Amino acid sequence: MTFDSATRARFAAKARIIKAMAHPTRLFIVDELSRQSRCVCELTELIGADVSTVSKHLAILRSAGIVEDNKRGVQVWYTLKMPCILNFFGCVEQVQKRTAKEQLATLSRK
Amino acid sequence: MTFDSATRARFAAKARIIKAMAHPTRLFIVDELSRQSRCVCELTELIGADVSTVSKHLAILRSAGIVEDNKRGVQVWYTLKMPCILNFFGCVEQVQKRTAKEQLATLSRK
DNA sequence: TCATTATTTGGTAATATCGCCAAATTGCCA
DNA sequence: TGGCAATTTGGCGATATTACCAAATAATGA
Repeated sequence: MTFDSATRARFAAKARIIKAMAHPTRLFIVDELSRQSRCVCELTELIGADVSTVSKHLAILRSAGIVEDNKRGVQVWYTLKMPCILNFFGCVEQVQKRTAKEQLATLSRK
Repeated sequence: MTFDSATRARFAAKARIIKAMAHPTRLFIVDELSRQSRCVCELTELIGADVSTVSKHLAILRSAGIVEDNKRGVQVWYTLKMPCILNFFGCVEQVQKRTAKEQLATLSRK
C-alpha cells in the first residue's frame, strides 16, 4: 500500500484518536471514568492540576469521541463513551512486560 | 484513585507506548509491518519522506518495544513485535463510526 | 583500500502541545 | 437582579515533536 494523500488522511484521522489517549493525565481520566462517571470538579480534585487544564484534557477526549459530557445544573459530568479504549491497556501492559523481560535477559548476559 | 507521583509515573510509562502509535506515519508503518517485514529502504519508498525521517519514526517504535529490527548485511529489517497493537485499529474504527453516525443524526435534526 | 549503498545521528527551524493565569460563560439561588 | 460556584475559553511562555539537510557510521564488493 502506498502512502498517498488519501491514505495519509485516513491514518491521520486514526492518529488523532490515539493521540487523545497519549497523555498521562488523559489516560488517568479514562481509567477513572471506566469505574464511574465523574464531574469536572471531582477529576480536578483527583488530578491536582488547575481546573482549566483538566477541562482542556476533557475537551480533547470529548472531541476525539472517547468521552461524553452532560450538564447537571452547574456541574458537567463526564462518562466513558467508548469502553473499547480500555483494551489499549492490556496490550500496553504486554509490551511493558516483554520489554522488562528482555532487559533482564540483556543484563544477565553481561 | 489519586494521581500521586507513583501513579503518574505508571500512566506516563503507558502513555509513552501509546504516544509511539500517535502519528500517521507510524500507524502506517505498523499497518504495513503487520502484513510483512520491511527494510528501511522499502518503507522509505512507500512513505515518500526523507530516509532520516523514517529512521527516526522507526527508532520511536523500536524504543517503545513495538517493533524489532535486525540487520541483514547493509540493510535493516523491521518486524512488528507486538501484534496486539493492531487491536487499537478496531476500537479506533468503532469510535470513528459512532462519531460519524452521531454527526449525521445532528445534521438531520437541524 | 576505496567507493558505494543503507542507515543512523546531530542540528535546526517550524509547528504543536502543555500548564497556568485571567477573563468569559452558564446555571442556581437568595 | 446580583452574586457565587463550576466550567470553558483565550492567551502566553516553556517544552516537545517533526521534517529536512548534512555528516557520521557500517557493511559490501571492486
